Amino acid sequence: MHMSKSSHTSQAQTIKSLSAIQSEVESINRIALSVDCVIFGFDENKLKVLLIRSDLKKFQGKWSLLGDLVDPREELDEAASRILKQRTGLDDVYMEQVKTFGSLHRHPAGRVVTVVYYSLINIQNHKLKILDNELHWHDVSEIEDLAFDHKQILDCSYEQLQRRVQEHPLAFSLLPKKFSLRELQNVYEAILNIKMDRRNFRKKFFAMDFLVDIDEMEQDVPHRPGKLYNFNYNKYEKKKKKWVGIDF
Amino acid sequence: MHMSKSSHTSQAQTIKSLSAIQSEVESINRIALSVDCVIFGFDENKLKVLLIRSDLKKFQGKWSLLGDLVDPREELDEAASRILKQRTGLDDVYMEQVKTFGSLHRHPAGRVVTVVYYSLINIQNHKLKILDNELHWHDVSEIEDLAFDHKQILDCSYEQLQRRVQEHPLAFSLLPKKFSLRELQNVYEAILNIKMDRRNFRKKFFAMDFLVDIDEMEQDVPHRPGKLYNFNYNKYEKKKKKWVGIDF
DNA sequence: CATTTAATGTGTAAAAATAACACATTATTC
DNA sequence: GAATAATGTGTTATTTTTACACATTAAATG
Repeated sequence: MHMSKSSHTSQAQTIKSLSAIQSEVESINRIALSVDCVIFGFDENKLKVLLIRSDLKKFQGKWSLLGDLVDPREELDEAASRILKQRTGLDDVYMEQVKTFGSLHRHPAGRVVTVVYYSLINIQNHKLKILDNELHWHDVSEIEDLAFDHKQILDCSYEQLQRRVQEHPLAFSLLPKKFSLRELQNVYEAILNIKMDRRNFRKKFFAMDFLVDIDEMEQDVPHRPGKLYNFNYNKYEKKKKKWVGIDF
Repeated sequence: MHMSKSSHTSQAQTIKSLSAIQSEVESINRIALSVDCVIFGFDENKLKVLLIRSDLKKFQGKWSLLGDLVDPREELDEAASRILKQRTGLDDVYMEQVKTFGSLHRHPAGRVVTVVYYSLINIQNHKLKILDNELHWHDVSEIEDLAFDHKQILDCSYEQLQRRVQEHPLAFSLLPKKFSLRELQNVYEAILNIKMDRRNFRKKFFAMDFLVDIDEMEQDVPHRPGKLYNFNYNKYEKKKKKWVGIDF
């Protein structure tokens, strides 16, 4: 940022000392900053999001995203990780900043600007840990209304997920380390809300060569078991787009 | 945001009154919030960005993005518009939020979290207005170093522009209302830093039918003049992607 | 143990999109 | 009026995407 509040109308600028800037920063009203996490999971062939019962009277009965105020001595990413860790017990989760929401009246307690992250976790691993009564996994497709502007935030995050999952191998983060191709396809179908052709899907993924056949089969399925695979992140390298997919 | 700072360790949550939350917001240290604008333009067949000489001693001689602190009573988008208006005299410019940067030590004056926007303007229209000596249009490709973390911010914004311009008709915002197809192609080539085949390019844009032939020709060009077109935003509607372009 | 069930696993051909490529035309400049 | 420097245009080859059907396998059932 170029601090110009006091000088942007005068053509002749002076070089400021750091302390001058500092007092400028001090003197301006600061703003409460929060981080909200849109935590996506995948279960029962559906895309889920982890919500908490709102603790605000105004939104009693409504669900909300998981968030917290950012400590001034804390990185934004760290704040997001902290919230995730507190709620799910998980470190080391795929996470991406989505957008910052700052409408004047989005929070009844006053101006609170919130930086939104989404993260993708494998529900299977963590089912046991989420005992908190106030937390619940909701079907993304069935959410109609949330506290604050959280429905809007969820919609925005979901759209970003839909875009990103088509360009990057994120879907694996929603699955256990070992997964069948059918499970992988289910993830895509759930996120993108479409049906895909099984043969074309398999062809596509085998063509990229980062699926590792681990020579194991599904267990305890009531039908012919499928092969299990790992995703090998090492083999993954972003392809350069040829020229331009102008494709509005 | 779900305010949980004081309660996230206790399983039993209580519904809080608004005033309880308010005091929570009050009591927490707030953070200085700024908006930075990455203002792109197009001139001399090159993608340009508008920079200002840093007014910080620490960064003397370096250039920086245009930004300002956000007033607590001001919307984020409005802050971005305000900065743009102050510097370029322009309202009503294409603008998009990019990302929020909040590294602890990104600003020497203390913690300043900044929400970044990029905008696309048509330089031709505004050349006259930018008289400010401290402002200059730089070739994006030639920028090596900026004040603060602004190089990183610029890189991130530029990458977002490259992605977005392939999926949405943004490029028109960098051109005058009347433009030739060659100019349009030049914009794409500059942004994406590639050469394209003229015939295929034209084919692609005529296939989408939002180019309006206004039956005028270029003037004052030292060669055969090309036809001029308008872009018709009304005719533009985002195509639904068929299924999924899984294309990592 | 034979049958049913519900999935997995596999290849080819048609259609669509993309990429490569050359020459006649036009206004300007000299 | 000759040279210049660009515009404007169509076809073919290649690649990518889509559509589509049947044999196989393990588990469950009676």
